[in-house]
Amino acid sequence: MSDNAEKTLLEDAGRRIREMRAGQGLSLEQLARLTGISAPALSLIETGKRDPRLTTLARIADALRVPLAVLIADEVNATPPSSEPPSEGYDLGDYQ
Amino acid sequence: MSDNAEKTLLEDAGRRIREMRAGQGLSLEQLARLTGISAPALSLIETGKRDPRLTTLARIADALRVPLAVLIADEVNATPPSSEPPSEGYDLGDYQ
DNA sequence: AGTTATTTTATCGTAAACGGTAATGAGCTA
DNA sequence: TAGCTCATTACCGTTTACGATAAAATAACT
Repeated sequence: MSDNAEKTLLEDAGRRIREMRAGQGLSLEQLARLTGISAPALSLIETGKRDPRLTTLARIADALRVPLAVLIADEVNATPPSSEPPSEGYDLGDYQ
Repeated sequence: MSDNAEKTLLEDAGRRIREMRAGQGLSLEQLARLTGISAPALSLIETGKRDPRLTTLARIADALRVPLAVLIADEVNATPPSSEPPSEGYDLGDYQ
């Protein structure tokens, strides 16, 4: 994964968060209270300047009432499966 | 978002990563070389003991050649009610 | 113009995510 | 038994996410 791909990944995720928040008429301060994430931190995430943790993204998705996958949706076919989806037929359930 | 919800979120994501990796016959060491993430770090992520950053998850998804959204467990990726066998494509529902 | 709301940026602690390495454990085969 | 592979855990250093706060910039509205 290239450095630029990671940059646009963060920028895209941030843009989606901002669109969702603005679409619901929320300010950064309001979303901060809903998520427990400070407004400055949210600003950095929305502008793609911070690499958030998974649970941080989940708290944002939760507050915005959208599925987490929506915030990180890369093109759902980023890697075109040649003939079979690579997620087919994994059944190693008890790895504990 | 409750503390336990975050715990199961990390555990579910880790379980999916492990399923994908095992389904492709990769060892932690091999995935470590593919992702640039150390094997101990991958082990912690797969066992739900570490809260990975977004770009870390993206590098794993990239190496496993699956969309990033697949690694995230929420209602969108949950098994659809019926009408279609699961694990046939990466359905994102109404959200593109 | 001015005034408020909102966002961005900066700085300072703390906590945690990383890589690297080494040690440990678990399973498996000869 | 030993030897091997893989995964887990425990350190240590570095980097970075995060909260808190303040300040600066921007936006919006009068």
